[in-house]
Amino acid sequence: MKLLCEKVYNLVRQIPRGKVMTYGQIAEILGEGYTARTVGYIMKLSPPDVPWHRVINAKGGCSTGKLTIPINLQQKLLEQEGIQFNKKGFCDLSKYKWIPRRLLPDKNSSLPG
DNA sequence: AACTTGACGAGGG
DNA sequence: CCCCTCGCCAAGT
Repeated sequence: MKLLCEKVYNLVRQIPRGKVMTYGQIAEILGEGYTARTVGYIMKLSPPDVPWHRVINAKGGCSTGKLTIPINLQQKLLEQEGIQFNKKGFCDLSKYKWIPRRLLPDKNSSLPG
């Protein structure tokens, strides 16, 4: 269902540079019958217009499953945006996980220190 | 229609 | 922290 994809693509395109989102969060935001699995599935269908590389798993790492794409590619793309990864291949979601304005409270949201 | 797979997530040992 | 299991929805066979 491409219409389902557009909801995901439309949201992923909102992700600013230097930030990332998780499959579960995207699914959580869209809600209407989406799950992390479904989002991930749709991500692999994402057109070049979609910054798919800004979508990672809840562990802050690039799963990319089975060498569907060159490993390091997603991680490198994110590093080029200023995101720092551990030697284990994980980034701090509490610092890089982006949240859509529409979900933010009236005031600026403060991250848990 | 039923079974199996998949770029995921949360819980238990 | 690492490994395994169950749940979720969609697509392919």
